[in-house]
Amino acid sequence: MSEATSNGPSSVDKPDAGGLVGSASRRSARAHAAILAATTELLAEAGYGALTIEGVAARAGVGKTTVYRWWPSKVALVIEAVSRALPAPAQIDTGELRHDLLIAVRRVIHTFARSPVGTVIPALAADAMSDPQLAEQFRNQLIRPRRSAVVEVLVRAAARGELPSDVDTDVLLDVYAGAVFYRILVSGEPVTDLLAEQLVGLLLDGKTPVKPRPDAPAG
Amino acid sequence: MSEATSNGPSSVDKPDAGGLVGSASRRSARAHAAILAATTELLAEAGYGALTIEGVAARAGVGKTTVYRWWPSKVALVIEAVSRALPAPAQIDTGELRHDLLIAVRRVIHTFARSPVGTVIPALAADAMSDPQLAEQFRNQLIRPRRSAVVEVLVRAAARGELPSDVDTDVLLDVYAGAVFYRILVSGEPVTDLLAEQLVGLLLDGKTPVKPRPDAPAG
Amino acid sequence: MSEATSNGPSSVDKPDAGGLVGSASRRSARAHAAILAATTELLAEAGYGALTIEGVAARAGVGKTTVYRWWPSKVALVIEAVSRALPAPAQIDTGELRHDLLIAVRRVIHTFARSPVGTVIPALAADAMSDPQLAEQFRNQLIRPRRSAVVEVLVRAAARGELPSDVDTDVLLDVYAGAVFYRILVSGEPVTDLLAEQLVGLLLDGKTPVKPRPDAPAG
Amino acid sequence: MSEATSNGPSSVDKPDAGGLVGSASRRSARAHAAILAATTELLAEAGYGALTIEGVAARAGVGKTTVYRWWPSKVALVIEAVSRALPAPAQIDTGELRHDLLIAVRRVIHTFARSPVGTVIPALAADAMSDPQLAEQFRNQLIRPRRSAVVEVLVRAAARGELPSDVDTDVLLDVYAGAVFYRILVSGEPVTDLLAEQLVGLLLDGKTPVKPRPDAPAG
DNA sequence: GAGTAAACGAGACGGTACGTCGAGTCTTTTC
DNA sequence: GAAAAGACTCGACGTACCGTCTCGTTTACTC
Repeated sequence: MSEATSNGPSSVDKPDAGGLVGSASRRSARAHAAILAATTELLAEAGYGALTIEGVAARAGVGKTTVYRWWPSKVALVIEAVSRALPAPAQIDTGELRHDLLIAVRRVIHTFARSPVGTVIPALAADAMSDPQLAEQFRNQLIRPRRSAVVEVLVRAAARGELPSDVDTDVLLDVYAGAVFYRILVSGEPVTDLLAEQLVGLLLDGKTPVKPRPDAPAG
Repeated sequence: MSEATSNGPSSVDKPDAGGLVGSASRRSARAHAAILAATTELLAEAGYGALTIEGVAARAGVGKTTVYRWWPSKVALVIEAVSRALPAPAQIDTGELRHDLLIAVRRVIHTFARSPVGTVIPALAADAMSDPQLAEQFRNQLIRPRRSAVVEVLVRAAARGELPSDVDTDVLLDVYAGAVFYRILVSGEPVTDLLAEQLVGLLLDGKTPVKPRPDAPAG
Repeated sequence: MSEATSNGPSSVDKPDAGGLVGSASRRSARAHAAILAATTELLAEAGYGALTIEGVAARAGVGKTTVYRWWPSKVALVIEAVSRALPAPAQIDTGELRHDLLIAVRRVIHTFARSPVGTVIPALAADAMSDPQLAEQFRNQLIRPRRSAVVEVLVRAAARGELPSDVDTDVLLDVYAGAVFYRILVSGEPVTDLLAEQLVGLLLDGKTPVKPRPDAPAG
Repeated sequence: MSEATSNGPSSVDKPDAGGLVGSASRRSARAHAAILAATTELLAEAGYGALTIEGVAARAGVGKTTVYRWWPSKVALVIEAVSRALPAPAQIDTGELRHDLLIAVRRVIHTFARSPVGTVIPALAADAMSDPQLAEQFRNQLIRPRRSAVVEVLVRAAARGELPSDVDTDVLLDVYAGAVFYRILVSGEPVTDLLAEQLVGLLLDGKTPVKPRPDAPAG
């Protein structure tokens, strides 16, 4: 909704807020924040499946009605809570494609596999897909902002001649993010930093991924 | 088959019972089959989220108890139903790696994006992940058999020298399956045959994926 | 007096409005009237049970707070609305006890059984009884004024020697009003003019009520 | 518990019960009884208005669903609970009309004004009247059985010549029951044994009710 | 070919959470 | 600066399924 996707906390409430967001949303401030905090906590503690609106309301010290007033469903609530809990999608620009891309892959790994709140994304995604509108919201709020940062990396690299000018950025992104995602959700293989390097090697150098030497230190 | 889900008291798999349900079968055969059929139908009609044990029992003309007798949970039931409804994981061996791999990718696309029952896999996976035992069962019954067929393809290719002998088959599989999976579940980009070709090109030739020429026919 | 239910927009607020509500009345007059009107309408349309403060506020185009400012509860609001909507308790004095009493009984019948707003009284009474203060208010505002008119009838009759000087007016009133009330609320027997005559006959002449001749025209 | 109060369980189910009521109702026995007992207790403790299905279920140690399975609404539940908790409508036959009627009036007084569970009847009646089907059930289960006993008294008296043969029993009943009911619910006058005598005097002798001598002991 | 024990259909059970409604309170905005 | 608007907390509503638990009632195997 209004909220300015990214949570630049200072810039949001400071100067006016009253003018923009207006009468409608201001009243809710306390409850609103408590609900999002409770959601984030419960997601981290028990996961997406165990999250109930009732539980959120109780933890937030709020009536269920108040939750439903602002979010139409569990999915919508979680999308917003996760989006705020995740680090804002910062720009990546080391000047070197290889390095930028490695950062991007590691970020994905961290989000999906390590951050307490990002690990609910697979379940959230599966749930959101059942309703096209929620699917759209899921992508707009959680996925696109983070994708954009990497698309910029690739576009810059293409401008520098490090990638073909007609590079299909979507496929490239889907390849590394998908590989990470799929490991976590489906194949169950471990997600390590080695994987990040294998993926970058494949994407930038066309290097077929090979198994690490058995005596090598674990990733 | 493998599962031995059933607690066949003494002679579980012994004689034959037709090979399929076998064991379980004092009188269960009919109910067993009806339940799986009902599950498959309901999955195709309304999706994973809308599936309830109660609905399955009703559709199968069976008591809820009978469902619970044979499957401990919705997840377990769906794993088996999907695994039976999906085409059996056939061997792939055209003699040519490029061709074999293209078939494999197309198969994944068909399973995840086209088959009425395969489309529930993302939601099923997300649900299964909450319990390590179910996650294991999910992988054993649905994922590994299909992965094996492709692993064999890669191993044969390595033996022929078309791939490094220490190729990391898991990463290779996760890359293309993940890309497809991620498109469906997360990024929402279309999943076309072009994607299959881009992925094979990347994996075998190291070709950076590029956008199709705009006047090219749609994938 | 009561009849000003409808909010003649100009005539209501203009001249003084200071008489009744006093200081409160700056903006209150309009809202006050609108609330009572909405209550009366909704009572007539849907009955006491279906009446909600929220509904009243909505119909009156007013916030809930405004309702609560002037009436502490649904019961209090309805008492006032009904008391205004009912015809004012006019004096009865035909000079003849029998006639006066018949008028009184018919009035009760009309109020409880026929008037769109009087029919809520049973439910209102039941609700009011749970709180002694509301019970008192209910009696003071709705019952006593109407009882008084009949008590006067009886007192005059006693003065004329048509009734014992120590007649127990309360019992007499409770007998005929109770019979009507009970028919409506409990026994469900029809409430007709015949009943009025039977009751008067019993009270004034000690005539045991008898069934009407079957061929007689319906009451 | 409650059960023995009214319909001695033996006399009700005696002949077979197992055969008749059969499979359908037998399962519920324990829960059924617990629910009715809880309802009766809560009615006595807090009254009709404060009774909630949720509260009943909790007190009975039962799921809400179980309550709703057997009773469609709070009204229906209370009708049955009250009907079981009230003393069964026993025959009255002292051989003397005056005496029989006095007993009848005192019974009504006791039911409506004294018994812990009978005092909810006014509120129950008001609630039941909003639905014709429940109104009918209310009358059939609570009112008619008790009325019948008195109708018999009157019919016998008429046969003995103590009342006109075409006495309107309904009016007679409504007069005394209504007077009692109305005192409790509306006029708020005290309900004493004196009232019973005044009513019998009026109905049988046509005696206008008079106030007790002021020095007489309180009723 | 009769007896018996399992698996069966049916569905009631105690529960949890749903999403909605309305009560009555408290805060913010408006006139 | 009082009145109106409306967001709030809370509790109950009636529903859907959960997973467990009797119930009789089939079968299909054993004897």
